[in-house]
Amino acid sequence: MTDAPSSTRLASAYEPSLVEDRIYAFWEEGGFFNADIVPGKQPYSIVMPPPNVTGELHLGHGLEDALTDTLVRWHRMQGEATLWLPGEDHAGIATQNVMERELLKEGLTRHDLGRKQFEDRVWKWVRELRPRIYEQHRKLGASADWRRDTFTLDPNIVRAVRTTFVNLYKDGLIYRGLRMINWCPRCSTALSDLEVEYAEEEAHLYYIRYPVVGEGGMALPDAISIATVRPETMVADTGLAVHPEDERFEDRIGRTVLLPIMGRELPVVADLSIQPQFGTGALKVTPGHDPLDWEIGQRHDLDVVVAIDKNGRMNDEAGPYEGMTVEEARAEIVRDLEDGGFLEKTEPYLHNVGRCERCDSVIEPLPSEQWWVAVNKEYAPGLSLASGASAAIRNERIRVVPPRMASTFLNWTDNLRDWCISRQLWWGHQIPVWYCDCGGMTVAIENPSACESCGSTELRQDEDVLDTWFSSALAPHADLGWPEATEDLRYFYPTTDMQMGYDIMFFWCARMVMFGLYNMREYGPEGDLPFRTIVFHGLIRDATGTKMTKSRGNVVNPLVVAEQYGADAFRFALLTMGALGQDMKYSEDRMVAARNFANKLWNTSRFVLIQLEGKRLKRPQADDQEILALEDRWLLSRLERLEEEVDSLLKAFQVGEAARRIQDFIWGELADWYLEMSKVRIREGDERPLSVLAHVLDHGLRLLHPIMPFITEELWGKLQEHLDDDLASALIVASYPKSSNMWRDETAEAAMSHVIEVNRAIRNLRAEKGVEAGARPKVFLRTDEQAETLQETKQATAFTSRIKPEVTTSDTQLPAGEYAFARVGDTEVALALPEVDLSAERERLEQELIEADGQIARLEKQLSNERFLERAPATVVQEERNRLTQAETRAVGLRERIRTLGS
RNA sequence: GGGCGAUUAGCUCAGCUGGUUAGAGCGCUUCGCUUACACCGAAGAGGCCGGGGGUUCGAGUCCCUCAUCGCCCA
Repeated sequence: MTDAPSSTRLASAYEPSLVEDRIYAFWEEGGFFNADIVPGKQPYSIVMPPPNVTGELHLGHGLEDALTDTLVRWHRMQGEATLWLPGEDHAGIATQNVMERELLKEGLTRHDLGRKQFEDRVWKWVRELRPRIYEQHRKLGASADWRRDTFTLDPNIVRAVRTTFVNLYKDGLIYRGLRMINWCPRCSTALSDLEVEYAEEEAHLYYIRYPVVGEGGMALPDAISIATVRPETMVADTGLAVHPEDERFEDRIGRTVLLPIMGRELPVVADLSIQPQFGTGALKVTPGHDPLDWEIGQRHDLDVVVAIDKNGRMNDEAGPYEGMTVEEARAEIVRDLEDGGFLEKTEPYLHNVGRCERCDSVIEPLPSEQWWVAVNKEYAPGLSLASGASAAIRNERIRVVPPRMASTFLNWTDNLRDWCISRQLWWGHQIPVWYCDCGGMTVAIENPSACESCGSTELRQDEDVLDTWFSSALAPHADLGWPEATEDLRYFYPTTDMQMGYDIMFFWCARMVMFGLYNMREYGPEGDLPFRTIVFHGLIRDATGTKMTKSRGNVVNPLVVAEQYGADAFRFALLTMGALGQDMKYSEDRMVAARNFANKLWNTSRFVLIQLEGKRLKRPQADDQEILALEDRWLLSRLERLEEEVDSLLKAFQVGEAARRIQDFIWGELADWYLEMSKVRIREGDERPLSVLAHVLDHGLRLLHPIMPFITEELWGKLQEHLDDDLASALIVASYPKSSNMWRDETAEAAMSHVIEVNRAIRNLRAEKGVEAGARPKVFLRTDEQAETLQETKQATAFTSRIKPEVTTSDTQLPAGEYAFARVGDTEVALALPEVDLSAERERLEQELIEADGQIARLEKQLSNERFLERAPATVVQEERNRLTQAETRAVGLRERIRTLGS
């Protein structure tokens, strides 16, 4: 104790900006984030969902960092070899779009630059942006292993992507084929089904007559009517379909109809997919412009005519409408149909329109030659990519949190269709396929020097790139070194947890499961999983519940908030804002509350540190139980209970609930009760509470550290020197508290809860009877069962409730006088009311009356001001009127009370 | 059309496998600068836990049903 270091005094309010950068640097210099392989140690690993490298972090990333960092720090403190692997995503379409917009400012298109130069420019930009992303994570306290930061276009990822592509191709799980795709005319690329968002829009249903062709090609007087929302596509019609059992059309099947305007003859076919009750029961078949029609066309061998080009304009197949936009052609065609007498009627109609997720353009379904992943094709007996993913979830080899999300996952993987993976972009993983004039195709991991079929060196690489999610899907194993069998891969894979917003469950999670199981299958049966637990969090919406988007301008910048309230408060607020998996509305009030909690923790610690100044104490020991006071035993028992709760909550990923419990303990039990009650004892030189405070604060900081890392590390650094114990060099690597059940004490908990209730009753009486704040009235606590307890805590009660307590038996007579009574269990509380000093009381009342009269005068003056009455909102005027009424009532009451006091 | 979620205090939300008097933050009312903290302390007001039915000794919690809002899939 003699050589104990002295502590420096803390500021009276927590100032995050003076702490955070310094503490983060301290962690990094200490190498605490570095995940190293320690044989025999339990590994814990988690891969960061890579944010778009050209974007900025939003609140969702903030929540992810808070959630993941909490898990990571918790595991690290439990002594596990902990790896948080960060990264950034090249985000094909998004990045290319932003880059093209930048170029446009210079009056350039990517075609002006050419592919190579365009890519160079994006790379240059990416190199500038990556550090900004790290910086953002750092500000939030992310304890990721930055040495391993991975960009989805890094050479090792390129190799992983190509290896996956080639293997899938060789297994027949990747093929090139002409199929119906979703084409975005603005982005000029194919999109997967997931990248198209459908919404109902107001449109029209056009009823068009197609004349039936008779024998010898002569038009008969009758016709078949069809209904369509896209009349402009009629120029590409190649058939007309009805249901085979629809009696209305029985005699038309097998004949032909005449396509209005174009004059082409179309066969009438019978197809089971036609719904007789929809529209007229007959469907014009346009295989070139509708996915369902495409399928009908395939079944009946109909021609495919494509009349809309990739820029969304009518081409030469559209005859007179060539060159028009789709909208122009629609108007023109409708007019021509009307003129020709083919338009029967038009009805308003709600129609599902697909739009590009990125740019909101209307998607054009087009037949196109693209690369596909055959998700339902078996690569081992009974095993396809989709079925494998389903099975992993269904058998609970992968745990889903919250569990209900599993059914959403399964609903998707159970009904999955082939995945279109080629994109007509320049930014991304270019498809590792080379074509030769001989017609041969070379699919290879390394750039080939010659054609596999003819040996020619004149090769052209496929110009398309892969869907960004194709590479993200490899993250857990590729980031760890696959396809090499690295030490990291063997040690840290399968990764332990994975965390993401449920909105990318299909985009990312499902595909990681599919590719992980496929690529890592030789590491099976348990080593193939990308992760053992997937945690889905909810989305943060704005205060009105609307999704935050750049275009709406309601995006909240996490760094601005974290700077304003502190990173710890930011994290705490996000984690406690709602329950896991549930969407939440952002509210700044939460940030304020969390900042206040940080300050409370700061000041609680400050008090403890001041008391410990110049001291170095041992923790309470097991055999101290006998000598510890009731409050001590209570607090230690409560702490252990908390440790047990937090442990089970964190195991269940209930981080928010854990955070709330820790806050309740620190504020409600440690600060509000124990600390106040300890003051009297400390003043009298009792060292027991100091040892308890030091120990409980130490554990409290440890418990809270994963959630609020900066402030806890800072405070722990100060506390360290006062604890005579074998401590870690930093809180970040100190052991996480585990309840040993050594201090559990039901008796102490029950007794203290009685003491607290008694104190509350006393204060309640004080307030109700209007006892002056400075007064110290006598209080009799008449009890039989709780006498010992109340006697022991008498001094504390005297101090915290500002009374003179006396503990007596229940049959003790009270001295003469006025009392206010309350009952708490076995205890009767009798608070002696002070004799009212009449002249003092009258003085007080008269003072109040002066105030009331002053208020009345002021309000009357304001309410007689006509400009005020005219210009102020009606509600404000009404409020002032109400205030006046209240003040008048109060004044009347006061006069009455003064009168009854007499003079 | 199928699936999921939400509905709890004025507002924003907790409430695990059903168990005394349903909690928090903010807001509101009334006190209080009691040397850790006014980013605070004390006391208080405020809730047929969306409606109806059921299971149970006991339901905010489980089952059925209806309503409203939202999301996902087709």
